[in-house]
Amino acid sequence: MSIVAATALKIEDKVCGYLKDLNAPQRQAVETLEGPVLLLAGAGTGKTRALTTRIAHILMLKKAWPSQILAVTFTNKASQEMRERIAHLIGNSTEGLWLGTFHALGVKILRRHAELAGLKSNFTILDTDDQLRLLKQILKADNIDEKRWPPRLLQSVIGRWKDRGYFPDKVPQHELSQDETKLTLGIYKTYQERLKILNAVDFGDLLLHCIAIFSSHTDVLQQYQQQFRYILVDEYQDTNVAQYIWLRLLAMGHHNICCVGDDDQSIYGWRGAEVANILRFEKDFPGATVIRLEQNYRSTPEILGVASALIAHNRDRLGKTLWTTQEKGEKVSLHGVWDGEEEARLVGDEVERWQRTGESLASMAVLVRAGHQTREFEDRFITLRIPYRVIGGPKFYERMEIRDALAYLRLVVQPENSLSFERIINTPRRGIGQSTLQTLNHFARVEGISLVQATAKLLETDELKGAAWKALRSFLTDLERWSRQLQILTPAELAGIVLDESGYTHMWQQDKSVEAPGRLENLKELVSALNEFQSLSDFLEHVALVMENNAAAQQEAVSIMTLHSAKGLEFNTVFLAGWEEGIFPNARALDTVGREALEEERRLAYVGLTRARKRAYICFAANRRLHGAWQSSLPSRFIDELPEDLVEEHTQPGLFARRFHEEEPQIKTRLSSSESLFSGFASAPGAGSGSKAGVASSYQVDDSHRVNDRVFHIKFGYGRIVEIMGDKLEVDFEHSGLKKVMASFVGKS
DNA sequence: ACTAAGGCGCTTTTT
DNA sequence: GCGCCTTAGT
Repeated sequence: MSIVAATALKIEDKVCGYLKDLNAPQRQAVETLEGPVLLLAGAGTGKTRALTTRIAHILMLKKAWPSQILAVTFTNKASQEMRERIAHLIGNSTEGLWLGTFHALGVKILRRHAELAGLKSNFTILDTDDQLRLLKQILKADNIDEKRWPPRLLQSVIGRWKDRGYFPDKVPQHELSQDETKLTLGIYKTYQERLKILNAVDFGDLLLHCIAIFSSHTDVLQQYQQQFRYILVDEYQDTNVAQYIWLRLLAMGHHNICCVGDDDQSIYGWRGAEVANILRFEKDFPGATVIRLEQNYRSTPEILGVASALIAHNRDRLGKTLWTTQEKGEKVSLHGVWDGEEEARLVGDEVERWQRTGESLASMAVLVRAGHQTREFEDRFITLRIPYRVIGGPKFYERMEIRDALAYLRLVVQPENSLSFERIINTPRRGIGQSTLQTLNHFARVEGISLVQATAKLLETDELKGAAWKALRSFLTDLERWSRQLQILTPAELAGIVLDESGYTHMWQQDKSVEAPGRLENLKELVSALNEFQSLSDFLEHVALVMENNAAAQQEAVSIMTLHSAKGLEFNTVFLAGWEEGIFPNARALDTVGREALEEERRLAYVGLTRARKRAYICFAANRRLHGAWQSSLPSRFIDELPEDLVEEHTQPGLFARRFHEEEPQIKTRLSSSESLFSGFASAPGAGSGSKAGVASSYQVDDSHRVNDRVFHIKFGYGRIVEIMGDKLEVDFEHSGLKKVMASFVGKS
């Protein structure tokens, strides 16, 4: 004991710097090294600091070697940031540390034991595009109607099964009550078989194969259990069941698992995240220490007060009370406006106003519920010449030209990669159409060989006709030549040659569209990125998992993004737009039975609010054009949940008779006297411009609707008109069934 | 095999 | 209102 204390003291001399900077619970989180720890860290309470310091502390105390620490994050960005901060803390490189995303760490383990999963260790990782192509292939081969079995739906069902840790043989009976799900399971089985043949895995497989190996080969599991003396997990509220099982298996050795999370920021339920994982932690890991980080270093008391009041409407919370020592600041600013255009105008004006007072554009952000809402703000910012950037658009590696280029390179490295072959065999056009491809596919499947092999064999027969034969032969010759150059040339050189000789670069040079120059630019960027890699396969390995977002980071620009992509970020000024029933909370969430979906929306609102350091704006509009049609909307129920004393309302008088929303029976009666809702309609600013005439006309008997028209209602979603009764409609909604609604609340689809 | 026109559907995102 | 995907026509 005394020796331990002595060592600790000695080390303390060196490290006291980083411990001194922590508050009491943070320090407890860093120093409670033995046994399970749940760190409930509210927004802006310094959880990353606690986590990184904890790792540094373990290393400084020599409790473990870097290779004995497993630290898991969700995104590459997060793991990169952690790596940098740890390196900074310990003043040393973080080499050997098992720090990465679930998937990256899964790959690392799986490559070592691939054969136990029936794979070769050079297996490829499919992206969602490849997955979809593979599923379509299976449907076609089995003659299954794509209309009845939409590939995207299958993809998501299979994905959800994988999230919960089910390989085809593990899908529980109660999930298969209907014939439909049984057929889906059949497709799932075929899909897995095809993956094995292709020596490929999808993202879900990376963990599932690990789990399967751990379960059937206890020696392998034990090896890892012994190795990882300390396990740390970031964003634990976002883990799905598969990730949870994976973690639990690994943690059973030393039980030193530290999970950091915030149940109030769980916003990924729809992609399989289980808040239950964090709610259950103490049961799963008996003897767990629960530490709460509640001191917020980010926001004003007003912002925290509003956010806390809002999230208090959720049940099933572990419960935290955020507090701050910051001085009073501005109240949250609430703006009801006429329509979406005016909302954008307001935000634009406020951005300029704050800019004049010296705020940088980069410290401001517009947060919206869904991607399409960014458009109105972009338009406005362009008009005002305010630099902006939309975060979360299509990423570098998701662009068509990059995927095509990668498919070429993959094919050079692994000629058996049939999905890549299929992707680029007719890009650029080589006269290889559906029928030729079908012949090749059929032959390959019957023979159990790859498409390249099948092509080679068929070239020796008379199966292929003139043009196709020629094109395929020349393609195979090219491919062989490129493969031979693999050893001789650098990856960048080879990539340049492949893209040129295949005619791919030429194809875009010929292309007259506006995107073409940008695409060529991207291809150049890809080739130059290759310079940093020893071999092409190294690069492909890297790119499969760590395809970083190389968005040219403009310095001075307002950010526009969805609430989801805002998680983890912070800004001085935050504009929360579109707080209307049906938009936020979303129509789909309102449609879903049970309170879970709505509570996730509310958590999203909480995430949005807590991004703000100095001030937050909340905006809502009375009218909005959605899917091309104008419709009226009601203020979000979340607005009713804001504490009045911390909010300053700037809604134009008369625009909304009052903030309200009630259940639909009341809506119906109330709206039959629609004037009361928009008493200020005639004089409302912006009403003059003719583009909004559609709203005005909807107060009269609206003859624009026809029985059987497909319509969209902001609250009930999509449906078909059954009957028209003056200014009211009876609509059969896809999810909610028959409802009587006001014509003015319905948009044509 | 390619192109042009019509239909449909439409949250959120990472790996 | 828009983009994607399927289909029909040449």
